[in-house]
Amino acid sequence: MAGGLGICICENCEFREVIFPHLTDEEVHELCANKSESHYRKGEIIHREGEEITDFKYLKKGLVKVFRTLSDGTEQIVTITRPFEFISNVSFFTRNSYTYSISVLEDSTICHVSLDYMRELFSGNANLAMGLLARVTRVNEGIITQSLEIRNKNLVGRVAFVILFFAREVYSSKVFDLPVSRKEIADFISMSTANVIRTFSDFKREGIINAEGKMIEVIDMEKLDLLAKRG
Amino acid sequence: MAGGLGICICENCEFREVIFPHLTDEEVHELCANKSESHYRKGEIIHREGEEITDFKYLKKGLVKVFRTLSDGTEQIVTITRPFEFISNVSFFTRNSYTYSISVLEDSTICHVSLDYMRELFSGNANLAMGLLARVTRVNEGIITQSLEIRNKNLVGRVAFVILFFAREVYSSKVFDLPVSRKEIADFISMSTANVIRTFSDFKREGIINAEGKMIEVIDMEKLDLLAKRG
DNA sequence: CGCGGCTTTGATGTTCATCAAGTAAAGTGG
DNA sequence: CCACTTTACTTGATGAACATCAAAGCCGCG
Repeated sequence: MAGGLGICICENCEFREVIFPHLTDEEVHELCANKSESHYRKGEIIHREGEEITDFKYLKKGLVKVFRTLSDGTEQIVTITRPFEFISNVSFFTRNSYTYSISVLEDSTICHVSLDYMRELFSGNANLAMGLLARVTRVNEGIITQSLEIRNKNLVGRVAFVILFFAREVYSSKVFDLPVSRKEIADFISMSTANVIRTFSDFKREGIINAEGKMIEVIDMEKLDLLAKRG
Repeated sequence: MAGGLGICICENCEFREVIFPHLTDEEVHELCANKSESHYRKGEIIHREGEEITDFKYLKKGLVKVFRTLSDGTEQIVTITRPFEFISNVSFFTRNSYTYSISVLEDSTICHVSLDYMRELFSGNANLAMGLLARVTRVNEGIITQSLEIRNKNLVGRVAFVILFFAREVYSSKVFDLPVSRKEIADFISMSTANVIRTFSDFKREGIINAEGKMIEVIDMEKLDLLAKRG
């Protein structure tokens, strides 16, 4: 990770409206003095579960995975998060240590503000707190529904779901490079790596997708949709 | 459902500290004038997914299940909620309609306050908003972790998990009456009804539990724990 | 008392994890 | 830059786990 400089350009930050819609220019200026920005590279760990929460963090650019490590050492992926979302969302304000670990899937930029300052900021601004409440709730609701969806599908449906997740929600494109390994997909949908790979091969053989290493191309979106809904 | 009278006794309500720890006596008095209390019987539906959110609701007494109905008409249980929690928690402040349905497992008392009044209350009280934020986050975090736990276990582990859930978190007793049918347990842990029943029978045969209809008695807690962790 | 829904158990086939063995790709040190 | 090591990927074969179907008993309710 490369250190943050904290240059105060938040007034013009394109994410200001998304994250802090209720702050005045003056308040944003003050916030800026207390924030810093960090860059992380693919593979780096932002924080581990159990570590003390010191900062409010949100993802400005990139892609990260939220995961937890099970007692047998394997990883379970909670969700994959795109920009504009807090990445400490699940634990924020509730605990003093993170519930889940976060690692970087694509080079990312994180903005962070000390928790103490955030608390102070919130104490004087109910609108800000309510806005955050709404956002946190929505993020959590998304994670819950995603988990229920996954639980409800069989192997084929889960793999179709993941491909559609990347094509629609992450990349908005039929062609994209997978930011995760086959094993990570398995960790995400709670299936074995071998069977995830087998299903990719099946989809390829049936002309539903094209796949060369990390490159994925969705050929038959309708079929994939059907498989995701059926399974 | 039996209608609410709204008698103003909130000042002495044993749940005041739990739900509204940051309100003064005066504020609670005003809140009271805007709240009402409803009683629901086992089997009644408090609200259905898709219905407009009009009230902030929390569970004062009883037991409810949060669920969603899938496209094929079957139910998937999101979680089972005990008193002191908001029951509209997942959707609150985010959407104008409920994401999940809620029905009553044991005769329940719900306190509800109009959403408009709640919003007003929050606008002027950042501490209240922050307190709610913390609570909502914690509830959601619990649901997420629960779902991940379930996904991670096999049939035996999931059934053991559910029995322990009721014994420890709901009833704090080794002997209790199941508030749900075998089918509902299946809907909760995403397994078939027949296999849930079969597993109950296995546990009974192995002397891990005793089960007569709805009555469940945990005999070997350690064994059950082991099965829940293994699977 | 009869109907429908819940419960139970057995039998059967499908789905899935696991093991194994081999190939490809990607990092590592000389 | 190449040899080496490790990690990711791929496919087949096998057995375990699970859903589904079917039949029968049970219970509550109109």
